[in-house]
Amino acid sequence: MDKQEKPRADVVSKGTLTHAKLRKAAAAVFAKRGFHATKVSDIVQQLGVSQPTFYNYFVSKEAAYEELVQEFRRRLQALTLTLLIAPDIPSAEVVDRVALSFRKFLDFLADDPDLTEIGFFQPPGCTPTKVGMATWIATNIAQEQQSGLFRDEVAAGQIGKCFVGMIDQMARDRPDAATRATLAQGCARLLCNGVWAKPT
Amino acid sequence: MDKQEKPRADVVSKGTLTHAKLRKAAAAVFAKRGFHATKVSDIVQQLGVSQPTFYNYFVSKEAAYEELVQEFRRRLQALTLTLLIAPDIPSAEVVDRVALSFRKFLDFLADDPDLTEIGFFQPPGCTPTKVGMATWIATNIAQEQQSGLFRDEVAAGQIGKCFVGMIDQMARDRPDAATRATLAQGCARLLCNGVWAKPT
Amino acid sequence: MDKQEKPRADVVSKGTLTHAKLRKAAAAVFAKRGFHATKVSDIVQQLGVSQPTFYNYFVSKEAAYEELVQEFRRRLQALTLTLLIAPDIPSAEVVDRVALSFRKFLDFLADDPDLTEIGFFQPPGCTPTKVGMATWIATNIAQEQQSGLFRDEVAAGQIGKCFVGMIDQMARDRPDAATRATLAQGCARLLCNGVWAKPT
Amino acid sequence: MDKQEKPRADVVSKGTLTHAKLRKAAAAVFAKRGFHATKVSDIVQQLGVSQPTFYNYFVSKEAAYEELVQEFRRRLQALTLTLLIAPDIPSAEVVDRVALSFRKFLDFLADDPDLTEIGFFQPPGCTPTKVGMATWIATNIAQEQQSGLFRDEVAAGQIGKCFVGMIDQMARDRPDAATRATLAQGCARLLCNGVWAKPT
DNA sequence: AATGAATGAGACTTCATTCAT
DNA sequence: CATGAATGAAGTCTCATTCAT
Repeated sequence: MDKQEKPRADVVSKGTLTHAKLRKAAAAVFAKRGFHATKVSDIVQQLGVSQPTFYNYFVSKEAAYEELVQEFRRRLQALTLTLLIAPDIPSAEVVDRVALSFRKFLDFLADDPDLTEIGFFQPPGCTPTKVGMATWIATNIAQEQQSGLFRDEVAAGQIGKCFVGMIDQMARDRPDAATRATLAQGCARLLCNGVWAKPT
Repeated sequence: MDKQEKPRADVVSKGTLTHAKLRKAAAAVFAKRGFHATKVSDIVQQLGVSQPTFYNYFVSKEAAYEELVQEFRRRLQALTLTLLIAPDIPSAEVVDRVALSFRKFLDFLADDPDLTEIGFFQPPGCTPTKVGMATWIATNIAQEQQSGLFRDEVAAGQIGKCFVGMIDQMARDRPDAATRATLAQGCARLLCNGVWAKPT
Repeated sequence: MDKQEKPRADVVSKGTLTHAKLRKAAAAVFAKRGFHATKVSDIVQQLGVSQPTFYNYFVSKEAAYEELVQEFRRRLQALTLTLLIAPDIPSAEVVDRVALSFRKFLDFLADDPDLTEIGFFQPPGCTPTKVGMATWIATNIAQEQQSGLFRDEVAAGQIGKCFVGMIDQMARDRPDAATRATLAQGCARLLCNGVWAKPT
Repeated sequence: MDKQEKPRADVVSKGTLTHAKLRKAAAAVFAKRGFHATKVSDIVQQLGVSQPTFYNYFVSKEAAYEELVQEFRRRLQALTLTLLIAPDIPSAEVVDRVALSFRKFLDFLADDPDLTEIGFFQPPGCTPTKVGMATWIATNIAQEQQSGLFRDEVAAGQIGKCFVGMIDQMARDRPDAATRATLAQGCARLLCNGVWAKPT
């Protein structure tokens, strides 16, 4: 049989594999220790490769960190863009739809905890990430205000920030899936209806 | 002879003064650079004193940082305890009263920016600070729910966290006094009434 | 079958070609940066070949350098041997003949600037090269002294060294051909007649 | 007795002493191995101090090297300026006077061999040093040509370079004092009278 | 109360070189 | 003949911390 002896195109090359593994290991250690306290030696030891190998794939420790942050932001933005609420949604479903948005964010942040830690919780990357996220959400909210779904008593920009702040606090202690659903409901109610027991 | 050989209580001794100056300098540098990126040499250079002097007043770089964090938390808790809303408040004033709470927090965070940066924004101290703050606020809210001021549809703990998250996002870009007042109003409306344009 | 399986002598094999290219590339980088500051990766990048290829042709970075130095010295010695001045030269032509020698050296050093840099200017190779060159020249001069062409007031060895020193300084800033001719004339006059305006 | 307990002004402080010792040790190792092959650890080991101590006194390895090169050049220039030949020198003494100049240079280069190695023989510092030296000497020679001491058949600049080249070659193998005197005589004769046995 | 001087420990990064293909 | 991938060994430099004065 003359089966191919050369690597096939659909098989990732060894280098690509190593790069991916290094990224994962780096994410784990960065997430656990933070950028400064992370040693390159920690990262490579997890894989059993040498330190120079790390520098074959990343130009520096900082570049590796940045690569992870960027990856996180890219994914986060992609998610946000899918969460605009259609203007013709039945009134009875609004709160649930908002809850769904909260839940999608919480699920996203729970999906890759290491990357979340690096891109969303740790400085110095976290601040720009949240600023961006607040902006993207505010864009959605502004449209939803224009479509009459939300009141415009509070500026869309501020609502976006509040949204992010709520997500931030909810996600911090890594709730499980069930808890995330509950929290999303609570946030949606708070955001939609407020908490004041207005006298009728 | 009644010569004073001991420092009198009402006269700050040279040491106490140096200690205070070092704390201030340390706060400035820690706030600007973060814990890891701050060098003890940076701190002492600001004052023109030597490095051993630093170690006369702090057992370590970490201890100095911790001292600042603790100071911040003490002040923050003291503030929170003053912000419980009386049960007999007239309904018309509730939103304003909540806005006042938000504003007090924002003003507090603006008062000593370096300490705020260290105790509220920078890891690793920021997380416990916010957990504590959320708890204290939740305690207030639980009482306010019991007094019938707020609905208990959403758990007090969660509302506390949302409150903290909102504060966090509002304070991040250091708004001036006027902006803080506006933001506080917006947050209060959002928290009390929500943003949904409910059909009547 | 008379198929050629071995490379024919009149066809440069691929390997020989690569070797030559590598030598040239190595010379360029060594000349520019010096031995220590030259990285093997720099050399191979110029050719677009891989680092192991370098080690197919040179046993080490040092060996490659040494090969170049030796090459330079071989050529230099060959030149020197051609420059003995015949004893029966007409007196009127002596200075010009000496100038010719200077010029031949300067032209030689200008011919392959990279190799010159490596073999003549850079340590550690430059010192033995010059010692050798001074010796070869001194041999010529000793004969020229014996033939009565030159006075023997100054030892041939010392004159040889002075000759080398003059060449060294003249060649250092890579004069063009015209300048080299002028410099050679000047050196010849200096060496033959001195510069002192002796009172008559 | 109340003899002083504080360091007196006329006693060099410990730091200054360490700095001086480090300079000497650095000069020794740099001279022996060259810049690139010299390890900071080699330098400090000679003194029995730690590596950080080195960095208390020099901003980098390179800065230390540069400091030594500058020191050498300063001294060399100072020497050169003293060697201009007075125009009214008796004709009989000219060659001896030129020999004296050669000898002063050779003695200078022999005085601190480590510094000489670094500033005069090793690249990359050696080239600028010699260029400077040639220029300073050429300035002297130009004046000596104007005063009629030397012919101006050969340009002062070129004579300066030849002078430097001769010195360079003479100094290279570290002649002892007696040899230096002899060599200086030889160089002076060569430079003043040339070596050609001109037919009368 | 304060400091000049020193250092232990260790981080990041580089580079010549090799192995398996 | 050529190379993608990997590494051992080392080097420069940093920084919190201490000792003796």
